Amino acid sequence: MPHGFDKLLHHEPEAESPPAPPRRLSTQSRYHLHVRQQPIAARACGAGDRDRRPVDPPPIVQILLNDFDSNSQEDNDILQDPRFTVGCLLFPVSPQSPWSEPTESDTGDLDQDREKDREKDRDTDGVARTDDPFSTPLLSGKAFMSPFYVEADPDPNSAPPHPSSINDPRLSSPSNAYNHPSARLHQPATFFIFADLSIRSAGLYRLQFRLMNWGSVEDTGQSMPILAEAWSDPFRVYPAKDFPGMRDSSILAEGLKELGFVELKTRGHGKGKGKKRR
DNA sequence: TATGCCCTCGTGAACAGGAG
DNA sequence: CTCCTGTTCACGAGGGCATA
Repeated sequence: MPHGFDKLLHHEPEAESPPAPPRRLSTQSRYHLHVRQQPIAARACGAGDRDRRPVDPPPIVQILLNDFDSNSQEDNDILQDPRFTVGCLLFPVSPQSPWSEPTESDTGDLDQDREKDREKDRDTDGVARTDDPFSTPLLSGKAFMSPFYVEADPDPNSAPPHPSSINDPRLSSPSNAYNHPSARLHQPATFFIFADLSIRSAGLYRLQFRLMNWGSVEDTGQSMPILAEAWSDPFRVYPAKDFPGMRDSSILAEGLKELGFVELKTRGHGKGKGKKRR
């Protein structure tokens, strides 16, 4: 396991340890994470490994680059870098907490002061932490995913534009030609698809995604820096009886499966597996 | 009440048989 | 021989029940 992963998997509460490099978000990073497909619901799967109930729909995270230039070989190489990894952490949300409000999940830009307040809240709100080393982890399945690169976004209508460092509102306006879906039709994209995430207990949760590159560890021998972070919207995990059922797959999920991400299970539109017959 | 297990549904894959 | 169509099998997914 690369240096730094162990801290991410078993990291301690902030209050008990000084900020370690793996928890520091690089402020000069060009990288952004965008939660392309938000988790909406899940069925609690219990403590065992036999009963796996994946989060529905599977969260899909996309890398965005500041001032991305599709004509730049360097930028394209970055998107195709196989050493990127996105780790996923699960945090319970208390219904009374303002923390449950959806905030920066679309931008991935975290206000550090507010984040510190949240960390404090999480340590004092009495809600079980998924990263508590003395409790059973709530999240099971593949919490770390490798990148899945596609040369053309399978769902350009929902594709976010890459952020621009130029603060010209015209550039970010929907009428701008660059931001038009047709302009993003053949734009490459790198996704991290969490198709095998399941949660053991019912409740309200959010997922935190952290972008890392273990290539930087090989080069420096230091702990792994976090290049970007993003939060999912709050979603509910239902007890077996109350689970409303799986939703049909999105256009994006269908497209990614067709492009070769076979681990992604799709449902609806005449696809999906069924059951044994008598 | 939570959780593990069982049953059923529905589809894809594999295969066989017939038509051209 | 190839292609098309129908049938059968295997399996993952989802719902619901039994039990601790």
